[in-house]
Order: sequence, then structure tokens, then C-alpha cells
Amino acid sequence: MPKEELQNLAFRRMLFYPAAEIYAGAPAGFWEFGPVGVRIRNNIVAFWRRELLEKERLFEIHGSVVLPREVFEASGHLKSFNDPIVQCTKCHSFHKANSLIEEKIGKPVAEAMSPKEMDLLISQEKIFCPKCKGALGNVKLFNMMMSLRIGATQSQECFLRPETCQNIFLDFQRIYRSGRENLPIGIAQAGSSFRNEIAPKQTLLRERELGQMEIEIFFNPERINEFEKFEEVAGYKLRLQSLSSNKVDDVSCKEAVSKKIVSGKLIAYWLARLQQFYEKCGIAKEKMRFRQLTDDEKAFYSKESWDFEVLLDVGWTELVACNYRTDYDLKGHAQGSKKDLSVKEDSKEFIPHVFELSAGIDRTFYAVLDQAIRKETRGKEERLYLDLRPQLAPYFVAVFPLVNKDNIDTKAEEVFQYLESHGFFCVYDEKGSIGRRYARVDEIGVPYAITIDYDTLNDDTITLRERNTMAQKRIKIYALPELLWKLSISKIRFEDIK
RNA sequence: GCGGCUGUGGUGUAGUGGCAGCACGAGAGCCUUCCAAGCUCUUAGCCCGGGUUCAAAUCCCGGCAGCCGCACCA
Repeated sequence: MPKEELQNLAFRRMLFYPAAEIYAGAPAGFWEFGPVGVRIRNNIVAFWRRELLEKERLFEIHGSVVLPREVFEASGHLKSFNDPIVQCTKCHSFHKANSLIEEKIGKPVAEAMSPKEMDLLISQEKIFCPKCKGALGNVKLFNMMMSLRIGATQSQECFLRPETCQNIFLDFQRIYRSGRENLPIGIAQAGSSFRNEIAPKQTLLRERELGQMEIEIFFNPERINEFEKFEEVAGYKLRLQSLSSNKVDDVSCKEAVSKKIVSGKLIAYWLARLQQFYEKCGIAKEKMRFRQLTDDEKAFYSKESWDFEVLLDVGWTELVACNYRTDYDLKGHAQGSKKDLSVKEDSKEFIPHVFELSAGIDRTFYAVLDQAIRKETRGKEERLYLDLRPQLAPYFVAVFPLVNKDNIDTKAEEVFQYLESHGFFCVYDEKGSIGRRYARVDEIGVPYAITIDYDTLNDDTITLRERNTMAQKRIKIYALPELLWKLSISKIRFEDIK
């Protein structure tokens, strides 16, 4: 579905819209989720929590977004995220200004050198673009991390975390010691990260405040293939585009391990679980792939990287980065904090390795919508609806009085309260024609609608309407809670009712 | 960040120097026994700041934002 359609729907139906939009000077890359959008977004995170954290018995934390400078010295972000950059005016490629100067003059450039001093050196030493020999523009400091000063006197330099996993590495030792679990253990977190993206674009796909839901699996590298639960997924086929194949192959987990396409059973298992999660979110298998990153593409700390990508209107889009981070992070923080972050298991002392599944919440949200939008022409009318899975829908059922008189509206209100009291998320609407009300809830993906009419007053039945097919069934009110519950967990299909 | 294009009610648009209009939506009312029906009324807008001009949505400058391309995305 064209992204204009999605954005139009988002703005019209309170899904998402720019942050501080009533102020003209608001910066790009920050988004608000409106009353409908936040419900869907929360459902995505809740579903991730249920499908991956609960079923896999992971630990979840909620960490601080503000972390001290020392954390990012140890993690390597200050070094690699903070650069004087110069752009070629001809071919527009970026270069690190200090490295260019160092190469030319053959000695290190002082860290404190200002961009103006570097500009001067570049013109004095006649330095040109190493790629195309074009003229270089002015040196600018690129700081991909957002910094802030803490304390009333602004005395402590801190940063907003550029990835949520750092909290997990910082908390690892405490959770390992108190958690009464041996390796492998998984720790997860959902929350915001912050990056000064150069060019935020495509709404939620490139943000400066980005929602992440990350899972870090800590394990003994010698036991990467000792993983009992692997048998559950051994026959399950991953959509892998490995470096050696360069096209998407359906490869069983067993085969991926035996042919050494992935580093071990533990990794294949988690790739499978992740792919299954996205299938349950309504993403078609043909439109997903794990693309293995080349050495140039992957982060320096990563031994093996798979980007989970989905084919959207805008092209293949990365939703999740899966990185084998080895012991890089714990080692770095052990050095930085001077704390021992090793574990003792099997009468050996070692630093655990980490495999991470770093998913973008907002990218997932966008992808779910992109894949769910349906447009149908029915006679003169165009029908637009969201084919959302019930778990992700903003409401599970809508309740409408057919007309607003003869006690039909009060009866509808009773049904609404009845379903609410049974734990269903309901939306009530009595304004406008019945068709218009159906259309409104179709557009935000509500899977079912209940209408109260004159027959209801006589026999306590209602009509239950399914969103996608618009088919209707006559149901007794007392039977609704159990029936809706069965529908919500796919225990019964709508067409099989009665 | 660079280059090109663009910015008018909630959404989509007309208006190219002289009273800011239309459609859809939304709200109130009437009507209404199942898929955006009808009638009446109402609501709401020129991205922000400066400049030119008797007069600026319109022309000029700057900013912000968006789209396309390039680049970037530890």
C-alpha cells in the first residue's frame, strides 16, 4: 500500500503525527502516537512480551534513558559516535576530518582541535576528497548521541542512550547473581533510544527518538550448540539470505546449523522465534528475510549479523538487527567500571557471549500497518480497512445501537458494560449512520462489531459482524464472552460459528 | 548534510498581487430497523519570521518541515 495512504490514515485517525506540530520550529524525527496509535503500539510491545519474553522465561528490565559518560566510553560510542566530519562538495561522500589530516601531515591531530582549525589545515595542506579529488566543504562536528548536563549546576555530563541494550549489560551481573538461573539467560527491555540522525525521514522509519525492544541472550560460547529447545524449531524454515547464497532460501534450522550458515543452535533457535513472532504479527512469510550483513555493513563488535527485513511499500526495510556481539560489551564495561563481570560455570571462569535481537518498535508498528491496509472498491464506495490481528487491534469489538431511541441505546450501553466487565477492549459509537460507524472502526482495524437492534429487546440476541468479510451472525448476549474469547485466541473461526 | 521540488480547514484540493472557495470529514438537530443515505444548521485553514507593495496565500530573503535523488545510518 502506498505510504501516502498510510500517512493519510495515520493523520486522520489519530495513529501518529509529528511531535510539537503546532510549533513551526519543531525538529524532525520525533513523533507522537495518538489515542488509537498508542493502543496498537502498546499491543505490539505486549505481544512481543508474551510471545518471546514470557514463553522463553526471559528477564525484563526497565532502565534509565540517561546514562553517564563513562558508560559510553566503555561501550565505544564516544569514540565512534562523535566525529569531526567533512563532506565532499562534488561526490557528497563523508570523511572523518581528523583522519584525512593525520594521513596528510603524518602525525596525530589534537583531540581538542576546533573545526575552524581543521578547515585551515585542510586548505593549507591542500587536502581533497580521497574518493573523487573534489573540494571538501567545512568541517562539522557530528555527534550522533544526544548529550545533557545533569544537576542544578549542570556539573555532570550524561547522554541519552543510543541503544537500550547498554542498561542490560550494566545490569547483567546483578540479575545473573540474583536470578537463580544458569546460562544461557536472556534479559530484555523495551523503551526509547535517541540518535541524532542526519536525515530523519519516512516518518517512523528513521526517527531521532526510536522505540526499541531488545533481547540479549547471555551464553557460554562453548555451549552454543548445547540447546535442548532447539528440537522445537529444528524443522522450521528460516528465510535466510546468507552472504554465500545472495538470494532468499527457505532453510530449516537444522540445516542452517549443520551447514554452518549460522554460528550455532542457539542462534538458529532465536532467529526462528523472531520470525515466528513476525508471522503472528501478520507479516507474510514471502515478504520477510534475514539478510546477512557483510563485514563492511556490520558493526565492528559483531561476529555475525542478520538484519530481519520486511518488504514494505518503500522497499526492504530493516525491522530487527540480530548481532552476535560476543563478549565485547561485558568486557568493555568490566574494564570501564573495574568490576568483574565474568561468571563461573562448569568450574571455568569466563565472560559470557551475547546474541542480541534488537527490534525497532516503531518500525514494527509501521510495518504492521503497511501490511494490514486493505483497499476495496464496492460499487461507488471505496472501502479502506486495517486487517490487523486481534492481538494488535486497538479495540477488540465495537458496540453500536442500530438507532438511538426506543431504549435501544440504553440496551447497547448495557452490552458495552457487560463486555468491558469481562475484560474485552470495546469501543462504543452511536453517532451517524450504522454504515458510517462500521467504516470508522474498519479503518482502525477493530475486528468485530456488535449491533443492538429491535430484536435484541425481544430475544437478547445481537448481530456480530466480522470486519474483513462484513458477514454477520446472530448471537445470544450471554454467549458473547466465551465466543469472543474463543475468537480472540483463534479457537474458533467466525465462519464456523453456530 | 548536499541538490531538485513542495508547504492553503482534520483530510484532499481551487485560488499566481485586490473579499480564501469547494469536496470529504467532524459537530448539533430532524429523519433513520444493518454497511460512508437524505435535509437543515454549524465548525475549521493560507508552516513560521522578516522584507517589497496602497495591498501578499500569491513576489523576495531567512528558518522549519515534507517528498525525490545522493550521502549517512557506530
